[in-house]
Amino acid sequence: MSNRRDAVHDILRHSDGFRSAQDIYAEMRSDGAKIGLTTVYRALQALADNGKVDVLRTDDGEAVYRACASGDHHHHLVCRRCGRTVEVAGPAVERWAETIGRENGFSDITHTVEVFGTCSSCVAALRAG
Amino acid sequence: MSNRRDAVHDILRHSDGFRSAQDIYAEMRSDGAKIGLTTVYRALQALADNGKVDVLRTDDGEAVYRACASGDHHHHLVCRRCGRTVEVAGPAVERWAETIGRENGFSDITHTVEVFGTCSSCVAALRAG
DNA sequence: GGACAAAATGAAAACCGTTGTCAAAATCGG
DNA sequence: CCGATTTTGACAACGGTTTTCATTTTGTCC
Repeated sequence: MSNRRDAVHDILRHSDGFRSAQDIYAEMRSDGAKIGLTTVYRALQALADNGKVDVLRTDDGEAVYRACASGDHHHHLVCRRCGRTVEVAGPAVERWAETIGRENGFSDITHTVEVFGTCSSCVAALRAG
Repeated sequence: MSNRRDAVHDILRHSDGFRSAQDIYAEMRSDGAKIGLTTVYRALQALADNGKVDVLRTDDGEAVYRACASGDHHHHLVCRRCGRTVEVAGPAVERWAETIGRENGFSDITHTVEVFGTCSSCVAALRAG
């Protein structure tokens, strides 16, 4: 229904890693799009609610978004330098979380797992740099 | 050296789960302590820098702190209702993260893992309603 | 003790990402 | 077309955190 929402979604689909709302807004504006920051936030919220994009928080509390290929439960391997992100599955981790929870008498167990590293191109760039 | 820093550290050591800066500040004030919010923030920052407390971000971006028993690398099983937290080790997860990273050509691998659930007392409380 | 330098403190302002407000504009239904 | 509903976006408000800066406390050397 919403043209703007799709535009925001498009930006994310063409992006490799996680992007912030302000970041997306800046790109759209510099591309000549007429959109307000509020609308970007609303679009991202809606997309996140519908499970169309994944959200996570950076260390400094900023929310960042990514359109993930898989709708299923998965985790991320994120390059801490360029932001490039790979979706990874971890059945072993899922089981581990479940077990740890039960062993301690917890129910309704969920978990967050993110892996960070420096990707090979960034290692090369750093070596050259 | 700093009396205030120790006071903040004490609050955390007597707390079960993760606490926010404002939360700690409120408790100290209601206990009659003469301390400013700024100082609480500075104390927490210093404690985090020295590895005396663990920090993580809530879903809404607030920073929360906890004085952990173990200085070694560990993760947390947190009750999403009462905040009670258990420190858990996960050698399998450490290895998994490392492997996933290497397989994708990433180096310098780190990770964040948190497990959430509802603890047994909270399940009981909810049942009693 | 006293004096001076360095560090710690806290009230208030600044910051920054995010959310709410509300009137104007676009879209929908009939 | 016309009124009703939804979407939009400029702007203000919000809340957690950080900075500023003047004051107080602490440490040190005599």
